[in-house]
Amino acid sequence: MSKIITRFPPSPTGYLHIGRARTALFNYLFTQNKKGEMVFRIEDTDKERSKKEFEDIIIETLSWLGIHYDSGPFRQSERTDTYKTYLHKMIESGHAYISKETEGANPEVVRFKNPNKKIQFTDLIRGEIIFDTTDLGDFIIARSINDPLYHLAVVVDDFEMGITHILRGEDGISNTPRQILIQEAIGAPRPVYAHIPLILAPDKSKLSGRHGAVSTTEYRDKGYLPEAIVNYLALLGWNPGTDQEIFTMQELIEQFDITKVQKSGAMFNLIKLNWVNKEHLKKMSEGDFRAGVESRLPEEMKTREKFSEIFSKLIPIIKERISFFGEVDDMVQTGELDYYFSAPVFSTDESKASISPPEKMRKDKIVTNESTAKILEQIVSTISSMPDLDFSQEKIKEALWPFAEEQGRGIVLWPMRYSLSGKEKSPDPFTLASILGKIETISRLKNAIEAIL
RNA sequence: GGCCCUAUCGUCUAACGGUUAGGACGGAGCCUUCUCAAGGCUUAAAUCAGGGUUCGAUUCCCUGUAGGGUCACCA
Repeated sequence: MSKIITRFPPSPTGYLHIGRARTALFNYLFTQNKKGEMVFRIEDTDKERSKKEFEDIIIETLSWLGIHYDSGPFRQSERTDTYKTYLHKMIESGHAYISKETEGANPEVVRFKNPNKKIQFTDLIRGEIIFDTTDLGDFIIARSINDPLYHLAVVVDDFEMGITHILRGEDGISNTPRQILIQEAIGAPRPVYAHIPLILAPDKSKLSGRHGAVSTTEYRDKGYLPEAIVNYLALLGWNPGTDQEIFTMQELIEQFDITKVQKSGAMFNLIKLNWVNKEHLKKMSEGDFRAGVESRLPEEMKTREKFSEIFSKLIPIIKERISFFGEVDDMVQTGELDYYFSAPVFSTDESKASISPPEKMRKDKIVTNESTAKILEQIVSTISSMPDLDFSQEKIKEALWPFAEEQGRGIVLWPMRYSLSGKEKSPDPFTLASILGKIETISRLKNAIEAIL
């Protein structure tokens, strides 16, 4: 069996669309699984819309995703001589002809002499597909003898580059008969086709710009992990037939089977992507996770006193709260991290009142500012007697738990937590205290006592 | 509209022609130290419709319906 050669041929007219990223991924997985090679080709025959900067971004994005190619990039814009040769041959052999036009930009174009036959081909995913090419007419394959169009360029390149398998989006199905016709005209062997279903937007139409983030770089910028994007994209339209959902690239390569790819389109679901990303976050090394979070923090925060000490203790808390690094931005914006670095200020009556536990936690107890202050004083005295070196979440809990049980958990835990954080939602008070340290904890508790009296 | 593709829980999907139609995400409920998060347990939720073929259709065939793709001197 000869070597499998695939290709990924984007046109550099925009960022790498998430759907094209998946097509690239499927090509990569298929190729690696079969120990073949993948050709990377830039389809820039449209000089108007093609831009070098987009080419660079596409290359960079593929690399970020971990999708590697074995040869290229080849640019169609640099291969016009080759296309010209084929064009001449086709005209000589009667497979194409120069046609005078009354409409369009060019007065003379090259048209393909359509034999008007039925074309049947096998699709690895869909089975037999048959078209009557009569409907196509004598379609145009070049603007002029020097200026080839997509279909001609693709077929010539795929032939010359020895492409054996073409895996592309489902929107390429209707291009296939026309390309097969050209293949037959130039004597090229027919590659094996597999048309991958489209990625759908929530309204079930083809995913496009108006549906939000479609460029792969947007996900990178939001702090999604490339391995999670790859994992999620692979699952969109394919699965190994087992219950496994979290994969490394290597596992995907080993298990990928193009014939098990779904026939119907798959809706892009951000919620599930978030879950997949979180699963990959859990698998990250401590150091990598730390760096990922830190890159999202404002410089101002990093210059705070005892930043790295506190930040280190914050890592597990942040880890269980985010699905992707971009959510750290939200934590920063909503002030969810501020209270670790600076004490809450209880200046208004409202914030003072919030130190006392809410009604529903009081059970039958009457709670007043004075009684809450007493509770807080008791906490201060218990904590004060603890050895400095043992100020861990477990030890603090151990020391205070009997008191909390005795008084009613909410009666003790709420004011303690609120005094330390100034927030109605936060990690538990023992964790908070252990992060802040003994001195700061006592200081904040005393501050709260003062505020409510 | 022509041509082509497709059709299982809300979503992603599993099921040699024989299963109580399975899993995951999300939802709901409960539990787990006060709140939040995380975690655990439980639960609701689907074979587009109608005809065939068959002892037996999610599965095979036909029709309908619905959705999508494509119909450029774009790729």
